[in-house]
Parts: sequence; C-alpha cells; structure tokens
Amino acid sequence: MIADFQLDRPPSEARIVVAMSGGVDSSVVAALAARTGAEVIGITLQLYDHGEAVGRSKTCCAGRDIYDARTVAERLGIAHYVFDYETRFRDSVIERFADEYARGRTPIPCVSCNQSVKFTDLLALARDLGADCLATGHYVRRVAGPNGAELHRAADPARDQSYFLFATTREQLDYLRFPLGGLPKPAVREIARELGLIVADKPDSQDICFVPNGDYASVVKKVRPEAAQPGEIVDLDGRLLGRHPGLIHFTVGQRRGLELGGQAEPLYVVRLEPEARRVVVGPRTALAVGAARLSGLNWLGEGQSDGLAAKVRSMARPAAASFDGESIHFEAPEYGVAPGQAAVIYEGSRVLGGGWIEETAPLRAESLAAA
RNA sequence: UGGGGCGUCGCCAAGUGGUAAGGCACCGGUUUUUGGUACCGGCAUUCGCAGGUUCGAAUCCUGCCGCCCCAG
Repeated sequence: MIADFQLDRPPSEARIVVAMSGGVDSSVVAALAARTGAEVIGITLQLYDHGEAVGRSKTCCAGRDIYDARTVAERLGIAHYVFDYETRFRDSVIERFADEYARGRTPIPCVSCNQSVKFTDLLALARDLGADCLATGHYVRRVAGPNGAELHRAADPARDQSYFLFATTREQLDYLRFPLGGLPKPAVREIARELGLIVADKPDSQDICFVPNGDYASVVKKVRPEAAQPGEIVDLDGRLLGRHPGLIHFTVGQRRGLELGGQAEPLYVVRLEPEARRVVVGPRTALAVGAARLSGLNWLGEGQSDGLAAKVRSMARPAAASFDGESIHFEAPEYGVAPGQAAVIYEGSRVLGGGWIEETAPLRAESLAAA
C-alpha cells in the first residue's frame, strides 16, 4: 500500500521526518514514508538512562530500541539520527510525574511526553531540518476538514490512542501526520513482516516507558523522597480502617493493595488527601462521578457542547456527555475518575479537545466548588 | 478459679455425625503506550490442643489451653 502523507507538494520534492521509537509501528511509518519517494529522516530520541532498562525490549526508547530503530533505518535506506533528550525528558515528564503523585494526583506521563518532548521539541527539530511534516506511529487519524486539520480516533477502536493526544494544538496538528490511524494492528505487523523488518514480531510496548518493572512508586520515591510518607486509611465516615505505606501507591478507583480484609464488599480508593496523608476508601457506589471540572483545556473543535462523548481513560468507549466550557457532565456515572487524569471530548470520531481533571462531583449533586 | 459465651484459611464467616460454603484480602494470568478497573484462575487433607465414642466427627463426650461477658 502507498500511504497518503497529505503533503502539499509531490513526494519526490518533500522531506518527511519520522519519529522512530524502535517499535513496529513507527518502523512501519518510516517504511511507508520511504515508499512515497520522499526524502525520509528517521529520528530516535534517547529519553532516559537506558542502562536501567537494558534488555527490556518491551519498553520504548531504551538502548535496544535505539539499536532496532537504527537497523530498520539502514534496511530502509533512510537517514537516521539519535538525539539525547534525557534532560528535557526528565524535566518535563519524569519530574512532573513525581510531582503529581506527591500531590495525590494521578499523572499521565504519555500525554506530558507528547505535549513537550515529542510535539514541541522534536517537532521544532523537524522544522529546523526543513521537513514538510513530522510523522509518528500513533493510532489516530488526521482528517482534512473545512476548518483545517481535524483529529479523529483510529479506525480500529482497540488501538485508538487519541486519548493521549488530546493536548495536541491546531498548529502542531497541522504539521503532524499519523499514517497508521486507518490501519488495524495486524496489517501493520504484516507490512513489517513483508519488508523483513526485525521489529515485525516485537511485543507492543506497555506500562510506563521509564519505569522498568512496573514499580512506578520507586521512581517517584527516588525523585521525591518526601512523598513516600505512610498514613491512615479511613472510610467515608472517617473511621480508621488501617494504614498505608504512602499516598503514591494509590489512585482514585483503585481496589487492590489496600490490604483491608474482613469486609463485606470490596473497598476502593475514593479520594486522596495529601495534606493529611490520608487515603479515603468506600464501596464502589461511592466512585460514581457525574461531572468533572477540567483545567489546561485544549480545544480543537468549533464550540460544540451537546451530543458529545468523553473518555476519562484511554481504553474505554466514549461515554455520552456534555461540556459547558469548564466541566464535563456525564449522562451515566463514570467510575475511577482521578484528578490528574484527562477527560477527552469527542463528537463522533472527532477529538474536540480535552483537559486535565481537577475535581469531580457525585452523580446526584453535580455542583462543583469551582465558580 | 461462681455463672455464661466463644475458639473453622491473614480478616469476616457458613457448617451440629457423612467426609470443610461464601465474602474480603492476597497471589498468578488476561486486557492495556498512563494509573486504575474488569474478567479468569489459585488459595484450610483441615476446623485451639489432647484423648475418647462411632463404619465415619469441625460437628457427640472428657480434660486442658486461650479469649470475652456477667457476678461476688
């Protein structure tokens, strides 16, 4: 297949920069770009100390991944450069990640990374290189609309990554290309296999790339040692039920790890109180949320407010909702809505925008403290 | 040291003669470029201890130990 990179001039005259992580997806993007006949430059960013992640082929951008990206680039006959963005990544992704947990919130490092390192720094670099666009392996679609480029969910709902891209600005979107958005994952692997790329059967990345073994709390502890203070676990009435080893181990909606036995029904984290270092727990019904106030809003739409849908986590079907410019209101209760996570707003398959969840309100009394 | 009650998996708790429910917690897996959720699977050869009765006991009897309550 020949992918359409939506270029303004003949491919033979164009230059495409591809963000290559070393995984199958971005490798195939590079291959598709090369097929168009354009000049292709692959760029891989070294984002963190890969020494800690050596041998971890499942994490992105580690040493192994840089090697894989280079190998793929050679195979495709395209230029390839590696840049050291460790400092930038630490400052804008890892530090922020730790700060959020220290505040009792639940961050999304992948969004921070897209916002800063990828779509700000790398994008600027691509511009400096005189590229016509920056292409990535995200499963999301860029659709030409009457008012410019629109961001849409991936054709394959099981792969859709639009949640992580809600903060993409119009200007960035204008320059970005996502050639995989219309493809199912198996097709991508098939292309990789046909081309004999060594990453064809590489496992999908998962978990947080800079957290080697899933133990994100130890990363937070390393960056913000003071955030790992133990405290009390109380129920909705303030009764002491137990103790916890640190707020950073918990997030709203979490069930496991509380180690509170002898209950008639499971207990979930209902909220975190960083000042008191308390974890407040309750039954699942206490998690029902009817509205969420958002901050850091990014809007790609044209003012729509009703008949919308929203996601409060990446892997979920968008749920019917309305937006009043500051808060998202769900028609049916949402569960496990944690401050620090994102609410992404859709109209059909199109991403209208989204924001960071600051505060939530129960389904019934939807009055948020915010004025 | 009079009376009463209790002692079953880490916690809660069914089971009163027929060969150990269930819930919570925990562990493992599935799903997943965030956290989490959900789902699937695992989890007491043993019922405070020691004897006894019985074909057979966690369930009956005896003794002991340990808790709890009431009373003087």
